[in-house]
Amino acid sequence: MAIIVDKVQKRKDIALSCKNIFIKRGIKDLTISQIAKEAGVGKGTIYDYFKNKEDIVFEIVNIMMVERNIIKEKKLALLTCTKDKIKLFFGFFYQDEDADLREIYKEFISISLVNPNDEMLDFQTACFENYHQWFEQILQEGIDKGEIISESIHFSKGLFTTAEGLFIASVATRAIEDIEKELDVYIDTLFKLIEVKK
Amino acid sequence: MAIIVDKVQKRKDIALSCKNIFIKRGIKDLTISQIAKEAGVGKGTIYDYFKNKEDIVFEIVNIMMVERNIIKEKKLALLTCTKDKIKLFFGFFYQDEDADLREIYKEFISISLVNPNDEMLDFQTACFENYHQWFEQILQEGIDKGEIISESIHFSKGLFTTAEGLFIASVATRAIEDIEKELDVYIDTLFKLIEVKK
DNA sequence: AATAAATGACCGGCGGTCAGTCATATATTC
DNA sequence: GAATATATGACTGACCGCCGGTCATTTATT
Repeated sequence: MAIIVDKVQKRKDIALSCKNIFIKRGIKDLTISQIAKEAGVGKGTIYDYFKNKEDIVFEIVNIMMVERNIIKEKKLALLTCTKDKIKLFFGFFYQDEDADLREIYKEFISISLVNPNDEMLDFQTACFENYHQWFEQILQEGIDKGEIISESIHFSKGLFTTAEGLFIASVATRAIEDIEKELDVYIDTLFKLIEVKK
Repeated sequence: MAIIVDKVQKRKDIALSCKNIFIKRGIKDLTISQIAKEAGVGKGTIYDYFKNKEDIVFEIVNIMMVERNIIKEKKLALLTCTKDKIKLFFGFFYQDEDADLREIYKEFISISLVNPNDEMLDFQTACFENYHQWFEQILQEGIDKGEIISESIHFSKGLFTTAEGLFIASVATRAIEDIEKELDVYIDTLFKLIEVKK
């Protein structure tokens, strides 16, 4: 026969080996040749594993997002306070440990807005629904514990989209200086309304 | 000595004359040559009035956004109910009359996320602050009229970013089928909390 | 020998430039 | 004030360098 490589794994390997250069320079300033050189493969090889440059970003986001979700899920299990749980998620938008992912995520959103393909849409949908369920669960637990009122459950989508919108605004405008503070204000105001008065 | 054209006006004219083709085909599928042909000018002329393709999108958004704000501000003056005022704004994200602007706005956000230049940042910042003030005013009027509680004022930024985040999600995922309904749920839930109980 | 994997020269086409052309307002001449 | 010359901004498209993507060929493995 001949050599059989693990196509899935090699795709990941190539993506990871040029992860940092993508984060540093962004998709616009990178050529396929540079990416191939960085990954230590020929230019043609890139096209054996990826549809195009955007597809590489997709793979990087995919890997990093899955990795992050595992970490966050573990951290989530340690928390009991509803507000803290939500803030753990919101940390994505300002914490240092997520800075790299944010950078790539930004590129990915940019691509998704104008060149979405089916796989990207599926992935984004899965992410969205994952976070939605996550929030729903967090809120439901808070409701069951009597921490917050039952109507709070309707905010499960809103919480996610608020944070995402704020993130977009923080990147695309100069109007958001401190996204952590803004999110805190929002969540504190909201919690004053949904917390069960004792 | 020679003909002097109104550079500002001509920039607008070129932008407007290829507005529809941008909306229909998007920035990725258009070449400068095609754009120039559509606008009825030479390729070189495009570069006398625009930095690059992205800059044309910027001009189109700029024109359409200013136009829209004037219309909406007039409509706003006719409304008295706080909720209706907010919904008027949210209409941007689902109403047919704003469909074209949404299409271009999407392209613009995509550009802003990865290739922002100073003018774009300034513009986006101005838009954001404009809408922020708008919401602040709407909420303050509601508070002054005793319709909603005074803490509501803290949602002035959150309302905008929630809608923007939902819009991004509706474009980038399959998770949002009916953005109008989602926004209604959000706003109704919120209003149940901030409305002054009678 | 057979075959999967990897390669990089090559191609078409793009964004962006710039030397040259055109059109007209102004200056000059009578 | 008509005719002519001149200066200059507006406009153009052929051209250049470079990039994304392809594919005939080479390499590696069994």
